[in-house]
Amino acid sequence: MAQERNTEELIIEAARRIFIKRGLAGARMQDIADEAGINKAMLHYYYRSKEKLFEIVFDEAFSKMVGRLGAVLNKPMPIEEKIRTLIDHYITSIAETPYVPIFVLNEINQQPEMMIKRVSSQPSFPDIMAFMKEVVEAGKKGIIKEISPLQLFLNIVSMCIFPFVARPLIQGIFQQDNIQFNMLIEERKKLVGDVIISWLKP
Amino acid sequence: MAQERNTEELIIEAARRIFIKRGLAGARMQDIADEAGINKAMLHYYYRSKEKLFEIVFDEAFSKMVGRLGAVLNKPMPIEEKIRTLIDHYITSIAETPYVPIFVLNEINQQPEMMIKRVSSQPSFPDIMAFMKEVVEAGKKGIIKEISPLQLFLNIVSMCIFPFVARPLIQGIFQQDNIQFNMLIEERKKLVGDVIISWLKP
DNA sequence: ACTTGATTTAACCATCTGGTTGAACAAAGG
DNA sequence: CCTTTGTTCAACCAGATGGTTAAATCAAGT
Repeated sequence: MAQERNTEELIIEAARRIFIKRGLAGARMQDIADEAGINKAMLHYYYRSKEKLFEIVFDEAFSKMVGRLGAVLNKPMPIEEKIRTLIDHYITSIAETPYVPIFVLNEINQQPEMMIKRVSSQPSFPDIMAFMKEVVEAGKKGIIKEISPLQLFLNIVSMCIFPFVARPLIQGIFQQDNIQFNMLIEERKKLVGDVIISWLKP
Repeated sequence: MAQERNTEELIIEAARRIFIKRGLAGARMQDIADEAGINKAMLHYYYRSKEKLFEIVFDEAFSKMVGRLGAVLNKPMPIEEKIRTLIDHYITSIAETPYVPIFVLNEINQQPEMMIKRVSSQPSFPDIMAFMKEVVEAGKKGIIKEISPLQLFLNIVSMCIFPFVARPLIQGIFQQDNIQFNMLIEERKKLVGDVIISWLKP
C-alpha cells in the first residue's frame, strides 16, 4: 500500500481549521485540500462528501464545547467550591480553542435540527442535570440562596463563553491587543466566580 | 415612471431576513429576490452588488445591537438604578430581534476588519466610556465595590446577549418550548440585575 | 517479475452563483 | 402621439463549486 496512513488525520486537521474559520457555508473543499496539501479528489475518497467531513468536525467541536462541563460537575465537592472550579476549568478549556464556540453556536443556529441528535448522545448532560438538582438541594438547605438552577447555569455559561464569541467586538471597542485580552480572560477565571457566589449568598 | 417606490425598501426587508438567517456566505441573491417577490436583476439595479446589500443590512444590525446600549446610559440616574434599567431595556430590545446578535457576532468573527470602520462612527461609544468612568467614580466613593468597569460591562452584556445566541442549544438541552424560553428571558430582566447588583454591593 | 489492492492524481462534469445585457413596459411631459 | 426616463424582466455569461472518473503510482505478497 502507498503513502502514510495519517493522510486521513491530515484531512481532518485541515477541515477543522477551514470549517471553524469559515463555517459550513463559507468553507470550500478546494481550501481544505490546499490546507492539507493534497488533491481535492482525495477528500471524497476518504470522506464521501462535504457534509460528512463537516459532521465529523462539528461533532468534535460540539463535544469540546459542551462535554467539558461534565468533567468537574460530577466530582464530590462543596457546592461553592464546585462552582468556582467549574468556572475556572471551563474558561481555561475554552481559551485553548477560542474559535470553537462561535463556530458551534452559529452552525446550530443555522441548522437547529443538528442539535437534536447530539443532545441525547452527549454523555455530560446527566452530570448537568445532577448538578442542577444539587443546586436546588443546597438552596432548600439554606447553604445558598434559592434560585432557578437553569438561570444559574445560564449565567455561568454566558459569562464564560460570551467573551470569546464577542472577542473582535471587545478588542475593537476597547482597543485591547491580544495580550490585554488574554489578561482580561485570565482575570475572569476568578472574577466570574466572585459574581456568581456573591449572588448565591443566602 | 413605473411601479411603487417602495421596491427599494421591499428588497432591504427581504435581504435583512435572508442575510440574518443564513449569513453572508450562506445567503443567495436568488433567495433574496424570491423573498422580495421580484427578479434577481432588480437587486443589482437598486443595489450594485451582494456586498453593498449586505453592508446595509449589517450596518443596521450592528447599530441595533450596539447602539441601543447608549440610550439609557447617558441619562442621569443613581448608578444602581441605571444598571438595572440598562439590563431590563437591553434584554427587551434584543428580544424584539433575537436573531440579530448571532448574525452580527458571526460576521464580525468572519471579517474582523469590518468592525474597525463601524467602531469610530458608532454614536453610543462615548456613552459607554462615560458609563465606565461613572462606575470607577462610584467605586472610589464607596457607593459600589471597586471593580474593573470593563469586566462589569462584559458581565452585563454577556448575560443579556448570550441566551439569545445559544437559544437552540438551551431549548435543546433543557427541552424548553418557545413559551418557556420567553418566560426564561422575561425572568432574566430582573434576575440579571440582581446578580450584578449583589456583586457590586460594597 | 507480476499481481493485487490501496492511494493519488489530472481532467472532467453538471450545477450553481453573482452579475450583465438588451429589450420591453409604464407613465409623465411635451 | 411621441419622447423620455425610471422600472422590470427573461435570457445569458463566466467563473466557481461539489463531486466523479479513469488512469497512474506505489508497496507488499506471491
